[in-house]
Amino acid sequence: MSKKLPKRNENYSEWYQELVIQADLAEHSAVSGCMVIKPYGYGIWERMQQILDQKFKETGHQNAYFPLFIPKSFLSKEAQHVDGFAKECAVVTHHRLKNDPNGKGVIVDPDAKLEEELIVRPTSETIIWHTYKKWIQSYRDLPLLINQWANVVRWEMRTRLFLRTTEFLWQEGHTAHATQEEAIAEAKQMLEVYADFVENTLSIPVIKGVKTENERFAGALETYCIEAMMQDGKALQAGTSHFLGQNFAKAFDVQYLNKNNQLEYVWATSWGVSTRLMGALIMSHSDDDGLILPPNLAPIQIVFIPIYKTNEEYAEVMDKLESIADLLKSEGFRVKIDNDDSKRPGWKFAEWELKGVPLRFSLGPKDLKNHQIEVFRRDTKEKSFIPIENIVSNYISMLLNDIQKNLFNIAQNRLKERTIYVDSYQEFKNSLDNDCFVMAHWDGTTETELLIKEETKATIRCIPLDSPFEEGKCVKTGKPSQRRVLFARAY
RNA sequence: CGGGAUGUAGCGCAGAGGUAGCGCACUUGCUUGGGGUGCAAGAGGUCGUGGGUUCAAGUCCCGCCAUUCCGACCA
Repeated sequence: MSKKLPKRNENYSEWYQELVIQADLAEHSAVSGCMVIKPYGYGIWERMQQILDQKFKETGHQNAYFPLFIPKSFLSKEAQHVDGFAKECAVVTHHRLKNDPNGKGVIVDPDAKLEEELIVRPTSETIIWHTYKKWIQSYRDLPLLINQWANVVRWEMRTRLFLRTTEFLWQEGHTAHATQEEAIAEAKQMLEVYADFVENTLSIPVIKGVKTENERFAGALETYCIEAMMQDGKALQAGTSHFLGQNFAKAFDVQYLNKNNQLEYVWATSWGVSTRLMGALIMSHSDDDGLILPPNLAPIQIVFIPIYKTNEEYAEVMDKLESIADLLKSEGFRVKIDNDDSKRPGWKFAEWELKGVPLRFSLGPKDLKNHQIEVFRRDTKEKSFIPIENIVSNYISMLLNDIQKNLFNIAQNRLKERTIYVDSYQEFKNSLDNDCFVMAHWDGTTETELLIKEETKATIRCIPLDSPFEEGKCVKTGKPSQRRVLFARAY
C-alpha cells in the first residue's frame, strides 16, 4: 500500500524513474548527476559483468586496468577524438586542500596547482594507446586483445538514472591488430558477442548496423552498433563496437615490424557496453507492477515464500522449502527463501514482483497436506499448483526457459509491429508520432540527416547490416538511395 | 544554457504571520499471517541558506545554494 508505481501509459518517464527507485536498483546521490547503485541493482549489473566477462575471455581477451586520469595533452593527440569529448570533461587542476584561513572549512590550495591538468577519463583510448606504444614492437606482439572494467565520467547537461549519468560503469575493449581485415573482423565479432548477450541473456531483440558518419564515434572509421526498441517506441543504443583504423596508432606512434622487417602502423578497435544496459532491461520488459527480469540474468531466479501461523507450521514448511531450495541450488539455480518473519506473505508477493523475480513458489500447511506448491510466473502472472515431487531440475529449467523466450517474443513482436517501412515524409512523421521505428530511404548526406533531426527529432539509429539493396528515393529530398536506413527517436 | 517545480521528521507531503503537523517507515505490546493486517502506546525537528520587514517569520520581501522535471546538448 505504501508503494504505488505510476502507470506506463500515463507518464512513461515518471514510471521509469519511480521503478528504479522503488525496486531498489539505484537512487540519486549527493553529487549532482551521479547515482548510488544499490545492492539489488548492482547484483543485476554483476550478473551482466560475469556473463560478458566470460564471453570476452572465450574470445581471447584479457582484462587489465588503466588509470582514471588522463594527461590533458593526451586527449588532443587525435583531433576528432578531442572534438567529440572536450565539452564534457571533468578536469583536475589541483592536488591539495588546506584549511580556510578566513574561517571554517577547507579551500583549494593555490600552491598545489598541477603542472598539467588531468582529465577524468571519458573513455580510455588515449591513455591505452600511449601504453600500447611500449607494448608493441613486432608482429609477434599482435593481436593485443585487452578489456577493462571501469568507471568513466562524461559531464552531460541532463542525466537520468542508468540511462545517462555523469559517472557510469562500463567495460571498454581495446585491441590492436596487424591488418585492417583482422581489426574489422574483431569489431564485427564483438558486435556479435553483444548482440548474442543482449538477445539471449537480456531477452531484448536488437538491430545490428553501422552508424552514419554523423553518429560515428569520435576517432572511428566505422561504428557498429546494436539498437533496441523500448516500450515507448524510442530507440536505445545498447552497445557499440568501433573500427578505429590507424587513427590512434598514428596519433600515438604505435608501429610494429612485420615479417618482412618493414614498419607498419597497427590497426585498432574499441568496444563497450555500460550500466545503460540496466535502462534497456527495465524499459524492455517491466510493467506497472514493477521490474521483470529474464531468468538467464536474474540474480534470484526463484523466491520461496513460507506461509504459516504457528511455530510448528513454520518448522514443517521451512523444512520442506529448504530441502527443495538446496536441491535446486545444487543444480545451479539461483534461489532465495524469504523467511523474514517481520513481513507478511502479501507484502512479500508485492515486493518480489516489484523486484522482478521470474518465479515465486509459496508453500503453506494446506499445500503440505496436498503435496503441492503454488507457482507464480512474474511475466504472465499465472498461478498454478504443482505436485511437490514435480519440482525438479527439468521442470524448473523448462519453466525458466519459457519465461526467457516469452519475454524475448513479446519484445520482438513489438519491434516487428512497430517498425514501419515508409516512402513519404508525411508517413515518416506519422509513424514516428505513433512511437514507431521507421525504415526509409535517405540520400546519404549529413545535411539531410541533420535536417530530418531538426524537423522530427528522429536520428538515423543505424544502417542495418541486413538492409538489402533497394532502389529508392530519399524520403526528404527525393534524391536516389540504394537502401533503407533505420530512423527513430532515441534515448 | 533556457523554462517549470521543489527544499519542513528516515521517506512522501500538508501548514500561507501567533504552541511544529499528517501518512508511511521506525520502537514496544497485543493481534494478524494463502495478495502490501488491525489496534494501542512511543521515539524522532536549528522548517536549505544569508539578509530584510514585523511586537512576532516555515509562513511576507530580496539574494544565494542545492535538487529535480521538461527542452537544448549527448561518441
